[in-house]
Amino acid sequence: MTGPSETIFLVDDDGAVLRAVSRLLRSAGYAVRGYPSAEEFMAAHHADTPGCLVVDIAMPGSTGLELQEWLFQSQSSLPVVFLTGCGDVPTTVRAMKGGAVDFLTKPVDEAELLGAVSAALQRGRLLRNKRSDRARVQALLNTLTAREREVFDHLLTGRLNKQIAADLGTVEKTIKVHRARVLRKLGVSSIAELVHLAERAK
Amino acid sequence: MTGPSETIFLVDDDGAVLRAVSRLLRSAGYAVRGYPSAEEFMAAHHADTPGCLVVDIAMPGSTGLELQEWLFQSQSSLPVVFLTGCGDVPTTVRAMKGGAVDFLTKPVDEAELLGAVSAALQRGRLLRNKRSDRARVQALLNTLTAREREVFDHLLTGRLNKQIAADLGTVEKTIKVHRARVLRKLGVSSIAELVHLAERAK
DNA sequence: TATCTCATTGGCCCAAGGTCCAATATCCGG
DNA sequence: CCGGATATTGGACCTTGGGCCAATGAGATA
Repeated sequence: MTGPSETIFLVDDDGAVLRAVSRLLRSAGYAVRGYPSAEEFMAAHHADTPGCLVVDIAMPGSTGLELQEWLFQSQSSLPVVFLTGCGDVPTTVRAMKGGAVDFLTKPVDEAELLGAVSAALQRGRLLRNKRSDRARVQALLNTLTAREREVFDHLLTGRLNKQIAADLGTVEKTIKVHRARVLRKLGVSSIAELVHLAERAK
Repeated sequence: MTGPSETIFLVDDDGAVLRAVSRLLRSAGYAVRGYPSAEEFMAAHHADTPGCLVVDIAMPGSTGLELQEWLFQSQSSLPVVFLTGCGDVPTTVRAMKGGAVDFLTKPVDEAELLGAVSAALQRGRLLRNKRSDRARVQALLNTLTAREREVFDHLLTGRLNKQIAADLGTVEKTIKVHRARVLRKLGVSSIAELVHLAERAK
């Protein structure tokens, strides 16, 4: 169920919490890495790392919310579970609006934490799958020349070669050639597949 | 900006709050209807009503969370803003996970409430637009006979008439006729448009 | 029973797409 | 200046799709 190198990143300024939660998650079979501050985590994090983040809200230096915002800006795909001792309603709302998977309060129920982590990992998998699929399609589209890309766009709207030729100020025969190249480069053999491919790109 | 009959539904067991918030929203130009209990609101509500719901969490009878769950079960498109005096973190998390637009605490800042209501109304508009569009497409698809629907599905995957005929155990000519009927019934003139139409249905 | 819908099939013709061939012109980097 | 990539165009040939007319058979319904 767990991916090859999924890691739970744990950020908490309280060393005792860090050790306790870390031990709990490890005993559940997860790979865990702990950080005593948001800064140290940020220095080590890369955007496409598989796993999830479990983070305290109130910390010296960057807070959990700031870390969440930083992940968003970094286009990271790492889902966030908040774990805090002193949560208030406005903070909870901000965290959840910001896309947090869950917002738990200490002392945390063991099953609750494991459930949240499991959900976060699952969400991360889906997100990474979607992203990598999209990246593959984008890479394919980037192999098209500018002209082929124009033809591609017209094909998506269902226009005939003749019409595309008129739009682009050339003749049908030329479009026919571009069309064939577009289909071959993108590895599809019908307009239906072409449209489905385009859907995956956005 | 505000739709023709958008209404803000206000549910709070405290008559004073009901009157005060109601006056505030009305003075901002909104149409408001107040209910002293979730039950009375539920009795009057229909799933496609345009507007949004502003509801207290703690009430005698059904609570705000129960009302939110009821709206979900009813497939209502009404976005929810919670407004409460005694919110705790777990409740906030449940509400936000349940799709709430916002979760505000009394005494509420006027601008905050107006902002949340505006966001909720906007979300409701998008949701209703999406739903009605989907319903239109579904209605179109329902005009297809069972056989036409089969051909439709195969067309979406980009198969040739000849191949579809083999799959369905008939000859190409028959598929050709079905294909033409499908395109005409759905009001499209190309496979690309057909695929786009199908995308809108789900 | 008569009518209607639906699925089926045929023929015919034309339009459009797919695939070979080859050729010319431009532009860009080595 | 030359080779490579790109855009362009032409021809020939075959396949596929679209429209039109006509017809049959099954099943449901009035």
